[in-house]
Amino acid sequence: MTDSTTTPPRARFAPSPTGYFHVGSARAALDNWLFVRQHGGTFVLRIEDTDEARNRPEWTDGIISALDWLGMAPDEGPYFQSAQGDAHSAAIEALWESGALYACACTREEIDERTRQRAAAGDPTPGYDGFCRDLGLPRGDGRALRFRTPDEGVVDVHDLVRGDVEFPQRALEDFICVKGNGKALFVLANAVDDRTMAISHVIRGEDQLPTTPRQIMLWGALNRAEGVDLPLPAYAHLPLLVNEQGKKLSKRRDPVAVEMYRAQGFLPDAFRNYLALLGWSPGDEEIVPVAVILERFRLEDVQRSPAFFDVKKLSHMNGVYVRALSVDDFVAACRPWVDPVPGEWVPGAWADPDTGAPVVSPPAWPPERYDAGVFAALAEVVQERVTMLSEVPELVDFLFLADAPDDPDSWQKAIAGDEGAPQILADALAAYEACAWDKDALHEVTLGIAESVGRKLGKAQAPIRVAVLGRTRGLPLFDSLAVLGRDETCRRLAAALARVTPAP
RNA sequence: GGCCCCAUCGUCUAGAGGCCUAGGACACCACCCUCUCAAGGUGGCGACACGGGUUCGAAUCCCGUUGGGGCUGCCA
Repeated sequence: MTDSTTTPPRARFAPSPTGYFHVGSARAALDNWLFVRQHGGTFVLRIEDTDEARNRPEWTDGIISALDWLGMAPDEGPYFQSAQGDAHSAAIEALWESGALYACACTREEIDERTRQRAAAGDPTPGYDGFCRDLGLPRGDGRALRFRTPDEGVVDVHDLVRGDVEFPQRALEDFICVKGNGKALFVLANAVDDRTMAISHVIRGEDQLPTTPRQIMLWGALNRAEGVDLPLPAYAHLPLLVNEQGKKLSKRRDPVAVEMYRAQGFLPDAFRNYLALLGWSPGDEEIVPVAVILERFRLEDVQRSPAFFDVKKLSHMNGVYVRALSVDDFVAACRPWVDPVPGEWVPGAWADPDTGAPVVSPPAWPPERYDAGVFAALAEVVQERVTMLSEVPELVDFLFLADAPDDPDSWQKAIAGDEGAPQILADALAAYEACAWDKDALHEVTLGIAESVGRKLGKAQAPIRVAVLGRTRGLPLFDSLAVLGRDETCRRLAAALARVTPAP
C-alpha cells in the first residue's frame, strides 16, 4: 500500500464524456478532491473518451465547467484516454509477449450457447469457458484478446472503505481486455493509464468493485511483463447514490444532471456540502464550511451502504446557504436569473434531455425594464423566501412588468370572489394618494382601512396585494409598495377597481 | 443463476460492548410568531430487519436467515 504520509498522493477522477455531469460522478470527484487536498496531493482529471460512438466533446466541456463551478478544478489534466493509445499498445504487446493473453475467436452467441449447455448439464458457472485458451490462435482477424485468469487462488482487494474483499479466481472468467480492433478495453486502458499517470489512489463508485480484481491481476501481469515493480494503487469504493427505490441513480429516469441543479439555482457550496453528507457525516453539525469538511473527512469513515439523493434535504440546505449570503452577494448571485448577461452562462441554457425544454425560463420582463437598484431594495426580503435562485424572478416580477402580473386564481380568490374587495381597493386608493410613502406609514394606513371594514389586516390586505403584486402570496406587501412607488401603486389599484366595477 | 457488497427513524446519519429510555438533521404533524408567503421558535410522531450464539452486559463482535443493491458487454 502506498505510504501517503511520505509521498503526496495522486488521485484521479476519470469520467467518460457520455452525457450531462452525473451527481454520482460529482460525489466521486468530491471525495477524490477532498482526499488529495488533505494530503497535499494532486487531483488528476482523466477523460475516458475511448467509446467513440458515445462520447462528445461538449460533454467534456460540461465536466470541466461543472468541476469548476463546484470549486474542484483539477490540478492536472484533463488527460484524454484516447491520446494514450501508444501506452495501451505497448502494454498489450508486453502482455502478449509474456503469454498473459490469448486470442479468442468465440462469438457471443457461441459462448451463450455453451453456457446454456453447461447449465443443462448441471453446471451453473456462467461466463466464458476458456474455449480458446489453449488453442494457440494467432492474433488478428478481428480476434479479441483474453486475459488468462488463474484457476485457483484468491485476489484480495484492500479497500480503504470496505476493508479486505476477497474474490476467488475460479469465479473470474478469462475476460477480454483487448478488442478485436486491437484497442484496449476499459479494464486494461484504465489500469494502464493509472500506471502511466502514477496514480496512488483509486477512489470511485462501488459499481467498480467487481472489476477491481481484474485490474489487480492485470497490474501484476504488467509488472511481470515489463520487468518493473510499480506499486498497486490503494483502492476505495464509495457507496452508490440511489433513487427512492434504492436503485442506482440512472441518467434515464432520475434527475441526475448537475447542470440542472445549477440552472435551478442551487449554490455550489450548498451542493458540495450536501454531496459530502451522502455516506459521510462531519459530526455534530451537518451544514459546515468546506474547510471543516477538509479537516474531518476520512475515507475510513465513509459509510458502506448506498445513500438516497434527497432533493428535499438539498433544497433545505440551499435555503440555509442562500440566507447566509450577504445581501450584496445574494444580489450578485441572482444576476443570471433576473438580468442575464448575453454571452455569459444563463440558467436557461440547460434543457431537459427528454423534452428539450429549458428547466428555467428567462425573466418575464423585457431586459430594459430591469432595475438593479430596485431589485436590491427588496433583496433582503426576497432572500429569506427562496430556496433556489430560480424562484426569484416570480417574486419580483411585479416591479419590472408594465402591469400587475395576471394570475387568474389569485384574482378570483381575493378580488372577484370577495364582495368586500371593491371597497377596500377604493379606500386604499384614496388613502395611498395622500399618505406618507414608506412601509410603516403604509402599514398604519392599511390597518386603519382594515378596521374600518371590520377585517383583520391579513384578510384586508389580500385584494390590495393581488391588485398591485398580482398574486395572493409573495413578498411583504408594504415593503413592496414602498419600493414600487406611489404612482404605480395607485395606477394599479385604479385599474383593478375599474376591472371589478365596470362602468354602468 | 454465479460472484461481490450492504442492512439504525420514511430519508441522510451519530453510535467503535456498558455513557442508549438509541442522539441530530430533512420530511411530516401541532402550536407560537405574523400584513400573504416564507423564515424563525417550541413540541410531537418515528429506527437498531429476523434468529441464534459470544459476553456479567450487544445497535455495536461471530454465524445463519431474510431483504435490498452492484457486477456479470469486443461500454466506460
